[in-house]
Amino acid sequence: MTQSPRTQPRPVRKTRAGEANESRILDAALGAFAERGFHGTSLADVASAAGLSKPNLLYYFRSKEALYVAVLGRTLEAWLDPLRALDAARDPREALAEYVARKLALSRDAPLASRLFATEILQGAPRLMAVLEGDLADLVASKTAVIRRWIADGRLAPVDPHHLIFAIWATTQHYADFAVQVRAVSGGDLSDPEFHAETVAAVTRMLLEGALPR
Amino acid sequence: MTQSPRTQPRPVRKTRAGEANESRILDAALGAFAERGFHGTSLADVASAAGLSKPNLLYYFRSKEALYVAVLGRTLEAWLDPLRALDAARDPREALAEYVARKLALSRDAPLASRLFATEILQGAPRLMAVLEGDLADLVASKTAVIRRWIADGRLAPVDPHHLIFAIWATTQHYADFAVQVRAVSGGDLSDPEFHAETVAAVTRMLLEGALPR
DNA sequence: GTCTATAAGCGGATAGAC
DNA sequence: GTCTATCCGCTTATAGAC
Repeated sequence: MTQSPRTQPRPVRKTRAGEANESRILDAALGAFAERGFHGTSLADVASAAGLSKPNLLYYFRSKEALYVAVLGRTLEAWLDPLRALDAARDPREALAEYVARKLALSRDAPLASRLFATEILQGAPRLMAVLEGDLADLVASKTAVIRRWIADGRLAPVDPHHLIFAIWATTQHYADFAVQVRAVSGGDLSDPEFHAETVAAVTRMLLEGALPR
Repeated sequence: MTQSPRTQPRPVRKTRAGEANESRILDAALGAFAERGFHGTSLADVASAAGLSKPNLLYYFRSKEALYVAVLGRTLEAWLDPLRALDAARDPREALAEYVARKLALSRDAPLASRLFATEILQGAPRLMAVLEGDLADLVASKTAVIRRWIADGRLAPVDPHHLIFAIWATTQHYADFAVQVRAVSGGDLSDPEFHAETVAAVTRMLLEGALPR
């Protein structure tokens, strides 16, 4: 499932130029929607950022809503990917550390996607509810089983699996979603390699070892 | 500083009825802005939710922007409060546990305020930047000193103070800001006392003790 | 203080030429 | 496929009576 369902048909792209346009539109739309939200973004913004006219944009996507859904759909897979990779067969310390590292890499490399999803979920996820209750819930259910197994084997402390996953999501996405606050308060930014490395180390350490002395 | 600066003067409230109206408007506006964002909210929405006409609303607040800033200002203190209460004199385990508990209580009792700030910061904090770089940065600086002292005394593991604070903010606010996702994935909601208690215990445990067996 | 009426402008979407 | 011109509804804000 690489595309979200579309309510209305839309021209199938045939030419190289058409595909390139569609891609440029989606990039421009991601930036606009992530920074100003659905209602704060006008089609004129997106069209000019993508370098074409408003009616031409609407030739590629039949409505603002359809464009928004397409942007969400395109970024969805990258969003779900790191959790899919959480590997039951590995040592929990390594597997969880790698999950944190992948999520933080995503916060650094795709902060706009993170903010887009954050905004959507903050507002009640009207267009993502089906995914949250479907694919995401299923995926999380399978991963909580992995965590429970680790706990049963004594390789992980008896932490609630759901809350562990929430804690990883929250701490890692924080650096993308609240980047301006992080910067205002600490001066750091994930785009700075040094700060990124410190963040990976600090977040991994806190989640795995905790803040109290051992 | 209980009010944010206002660019334009506005009628000073004199009567009981006037104050009550102003308060009802701010409540209605908080709900609307938190759920649909600044641009997704119309003054007609707010006016009808507050039980008065649109022009009458604009008698109390001279513009939509002024209303939005007033809502932000009114909720700001409650937002900063728990961190102010983080007490250097106490045992770090107890002080941090209480901070987590207070933040989670706020996520349960004032989720709309949490979502309002989250949306604002996500979009670059255009109207809060001064606070983030001023009061908040100062407050955080004083609290990182507390944490550093605890570490120097060997009462806390050598975690980076900024990242510890970010981790607490992220994990606690997650349950308000991403409540629909939490519910979709785990079925829980902070308004359920049992889930709230579990959450306090799980988050505190993870941050203090970590996920690995001790 | 509160209302009805209305001005003024923006933004999504379409018509239709090229 | 791409554009110019345009329609039309919605929204902020004001005028002015009560």
